Amino acid sequence: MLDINLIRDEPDMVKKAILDRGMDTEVADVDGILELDSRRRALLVEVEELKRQRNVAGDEIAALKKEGGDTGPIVDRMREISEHIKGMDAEVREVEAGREALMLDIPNTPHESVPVGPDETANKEIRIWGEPPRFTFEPRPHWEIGEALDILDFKRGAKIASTRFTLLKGAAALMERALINFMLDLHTREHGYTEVFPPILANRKSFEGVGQLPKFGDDMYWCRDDDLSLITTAEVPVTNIHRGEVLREEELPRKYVAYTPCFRREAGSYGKDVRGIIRQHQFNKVEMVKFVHPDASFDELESLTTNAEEVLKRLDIHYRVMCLSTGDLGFAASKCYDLEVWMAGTGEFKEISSCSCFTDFQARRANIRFKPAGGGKPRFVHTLNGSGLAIGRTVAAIMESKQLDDGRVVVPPALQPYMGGMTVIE
RNA sequence: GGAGAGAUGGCCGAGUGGACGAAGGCGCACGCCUGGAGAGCGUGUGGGCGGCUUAGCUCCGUCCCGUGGGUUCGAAUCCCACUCUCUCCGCCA
Repeated sequence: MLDINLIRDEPDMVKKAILDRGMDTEVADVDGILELDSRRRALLVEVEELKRQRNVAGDEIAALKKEGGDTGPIVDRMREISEHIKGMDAEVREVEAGREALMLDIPNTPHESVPVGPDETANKEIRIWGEPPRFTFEPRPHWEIGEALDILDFKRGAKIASTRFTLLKGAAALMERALINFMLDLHTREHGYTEVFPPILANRKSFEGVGQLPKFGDDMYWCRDDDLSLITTAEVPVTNIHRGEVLREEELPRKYVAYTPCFRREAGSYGKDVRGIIRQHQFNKVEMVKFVHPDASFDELESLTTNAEEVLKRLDIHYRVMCLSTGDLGFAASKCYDLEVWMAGTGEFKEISSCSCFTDFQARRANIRFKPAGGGKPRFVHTLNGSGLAIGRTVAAIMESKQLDDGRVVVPPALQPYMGGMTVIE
């Protein structure tokens, strides 16, 4: 959620940000907000004056009673005023709710360094690392390799659950587990993150806090009886660790890393990535989340991205870093880098990590603040998160990049200690 | 799942429907005292919204005692619902 003061003071800037994102200002209704906002303030002035009168009268009544005076007339008058207040309070609530509802549709404003463009075609390549592996044979996609090695079982995954669920067997299951441990170790031991293992179900407030609700409700698996949903990403529970809290400035930045399974209905992506393990309803992910000082947030985005990249470097997999354009940027993000990994089997780059800076957009919604060390009012922290990395896609990338002509797959050296010394999957 | 107890400021803890943003204590900050520290004394010590003014964060108003409703001229206090915590019983990896 944006700061209402920003919308009041610089409505044109906010509107431009909406248009740059390719959104409609009918949907993101800045003028509507301004109108409701000024109505709200006018009502407040009026009703607060009435409340003041009520408070004064309260004292008078108390004093009169003590002296045994007649409170009848003043009580009658206040009865009327109280009725009036009740009505106006309801009106204020209504106007306020309307304003809030509209404000939830206003996206974050992109950082000035974000390329302006309509969609992903305007994304800008920031850097590229390594080179695509060269093969003396026609490289195969991971689903063919995995089925041939009998380590990816799509049929049985579908039998147990449904399509987009895969049964991992043997070396694939082991590699999945190894990657989780490898990434957690890297980020905790070398990058200074604190490991957490959060609840995998979260409540409505937690989803609202990070901006997943109301927008992405269709993509979530709800447990209706309990009003809980399976998490779509660890961002949800981890960012909400500090919901409603006031941190001390000295505690910033706070850096967490979590492994969790993630669950997405993938509504509306029928026909996309139907083969393989790229797009699953259930997948594993190691996620980094930071709570930082507002002055540091964009530097923190750079280091967060670097932390995610380090995983791919150590696995020796070719990738590039893209800065998302305004048209491709997530609703709550001010700036976002995607790490795209080279899928040797299909010859394309595939998103494997998304590192975003949300400025105070999430913190305002989730009410996460810090107390300035020098005193003064609490301020909103800035939040960031990034995958470090998506596990299943990493498995797929390794299988495709490290495949041999005989169908075997070489285990990257960094991963071998985590796989009991296994060097080749065969 | 059953029975009970509870939720008040950074923490502990009091609070007969009008004196309560809230006693008292602890903590913290500043000042006095001290060679220095401690003790002692004094002062201060939450947040949201709005207004004024315009940038002073001083002033004024309003709201906040788990959350949301209700009763009342007036609610921390009475009523209802919900959430959470604790204890006991049952079940369970």
